[in-house]
Amino acid sequence: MSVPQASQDTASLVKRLAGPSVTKAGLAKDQTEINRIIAEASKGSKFYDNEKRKDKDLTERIGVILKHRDDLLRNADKSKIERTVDHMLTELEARRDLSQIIVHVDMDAFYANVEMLDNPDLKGKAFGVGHLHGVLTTASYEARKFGVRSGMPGFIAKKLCPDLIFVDIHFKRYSEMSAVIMDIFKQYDPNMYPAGCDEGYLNITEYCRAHSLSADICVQEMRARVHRETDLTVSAGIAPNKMLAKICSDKNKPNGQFHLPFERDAILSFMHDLSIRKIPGIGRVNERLLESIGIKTCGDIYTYRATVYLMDKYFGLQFLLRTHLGIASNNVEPVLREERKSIGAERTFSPLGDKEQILKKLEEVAVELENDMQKTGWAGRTLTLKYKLDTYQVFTRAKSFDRWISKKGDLFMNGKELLMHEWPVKLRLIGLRMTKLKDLRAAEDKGIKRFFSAAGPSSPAKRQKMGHRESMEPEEVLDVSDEYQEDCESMPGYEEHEFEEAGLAIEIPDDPITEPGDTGSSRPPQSRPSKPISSAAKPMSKKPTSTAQKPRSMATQEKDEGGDEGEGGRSCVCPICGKSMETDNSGLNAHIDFCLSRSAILEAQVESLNRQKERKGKKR
DNA sequence: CGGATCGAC
DNA sequence: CTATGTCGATCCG
Repeated sequence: MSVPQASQDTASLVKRLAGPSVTKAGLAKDQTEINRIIAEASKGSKFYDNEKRKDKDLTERIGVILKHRDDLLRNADKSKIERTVDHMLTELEARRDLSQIIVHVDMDAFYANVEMLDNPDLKGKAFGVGHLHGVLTTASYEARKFGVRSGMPGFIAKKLCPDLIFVDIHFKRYSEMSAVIMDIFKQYDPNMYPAGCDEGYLNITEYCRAHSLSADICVQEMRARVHRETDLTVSAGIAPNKMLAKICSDKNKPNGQFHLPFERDAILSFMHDLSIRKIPGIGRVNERLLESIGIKTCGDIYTYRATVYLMDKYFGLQFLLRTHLGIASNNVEPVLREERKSIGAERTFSPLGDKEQILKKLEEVAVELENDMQKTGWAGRTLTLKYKLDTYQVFTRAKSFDRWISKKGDLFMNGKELLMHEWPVKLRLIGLRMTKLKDLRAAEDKGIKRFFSAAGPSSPAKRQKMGHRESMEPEEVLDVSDEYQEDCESMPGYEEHEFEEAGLAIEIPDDPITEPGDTGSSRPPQSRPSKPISSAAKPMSKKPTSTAQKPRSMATQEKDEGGDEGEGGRSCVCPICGKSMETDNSGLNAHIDFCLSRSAILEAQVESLNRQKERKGKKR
């Protein structure tokens, strides 16, 4: 039975309004009082209304999930399930790896402390980096005592802390500092993984061995060096995997370090009382979803293991079991340039309804994106328009091309086309993003032929990245062969050619379950909303872009179908799977829809399979 | 694939 | 008055 009391609803809303980073380190005196002030300042705004709507949707989602849970539990043999889960836990436990020393380093209030370096008058003051009318990127520790947080709008922060000082952002300065500290970290692990400009993961196993150092001394030394060379402080967590190290770096923040014993029992008791919200990947939404089935701490995962087992598709059984045991990946390596997936730009402005003005914003964004792509050497094949209504609802619309795009004109024209399908709209944000990228800088090696020439496995030069076609002269990028264009436009399964090109066999298993056992198999929970779109969505645009959803060949087919066709059943052939059937128009359409989604899913699986192969090939 | 959601910094 | 920007992952149809 759910408890949909009004008081509970507003409680979750008030918490939501407090922002996503309330869990972070900060000496909040009285969080409920802070939350009250925030809710008070928010009331009546469009932002507030939107948050209220999202909160309501989530509450409904939870209702559906709980009902599903009750149904499942009624018919389940709980003890049997628990035995099964216990067995899984034993297997996970048997593969626990405590051999690697992983460190998560995290600069303390990075932007704020850099600003303090450059303006010592700020020392001891409550200040935020950002504008009164924008959003704060960082808050000094003095400001955090008032409940001021990163990501908080300036005017709310001002309400919480009336004497708050607003300091301008100097991103270039932070980047320079970032480079300095990263260089220091790299001396302890040349293969470190920088996660943003103020933190990173290191595997110091080898360094400690080579220098006969304990992990504690090594990390102390490293932190002292950062402090000596930059005057900035850094906190660190030492643990056998990335998840634990990350949680530990928060323990003695600021300017401290925490070493979790590399022993099973110590790790289990550490996890037992740990709030589920501390787990990387679990944010506000999943915290609420898990709380609804009784899970607040990682210890609760075991208590409710039967429920978690039954609700696997909502929460991810493997992920939660591993989390309960404190098991996670200990693989530390940098993200390679060629692994980049997207590049984009977006801008917020005071709400606009005028077409000319909005198009001007779109053009600015297009210019920004062009410059960015030019500077970093990328072109892309799919353009996604993102827009946020003045109600704060966000939508995306995408369009793919048969060539690589990067020029302002292409970005703007196609962005405009996507936007005009939605007209009229009143917007507060507009953005463009390119995906399906091509790395223009990987075009070094000559002597490589065009796609369709029967090339062997492509250049072994760069560390294998087979999903992308390598090496074309930049000039060639926009001049794509005719065969290829045809393929892209008319064949639903055209991607297969890419894979053949790369020398990969296409094998889709009958039962394509993602292979467990491998250490990377688990994922944070990712539950689906029960309702895709809220009822009061957007003020009715023209069409829901019906034909644009499907490949052109499909649209054509549909048209042909609709044209001359009686209602009675007759023999027809599905254009997707080739199956023939006796059905009427709507029956065929239903089958086509099924087939389309099925082929989309298969495509996704091919891509994912492809990615797996890439990963295997990449491992040194 | 396109669209929506969630999460991290 | 006033609520970011950029990216990756995942799920669904």
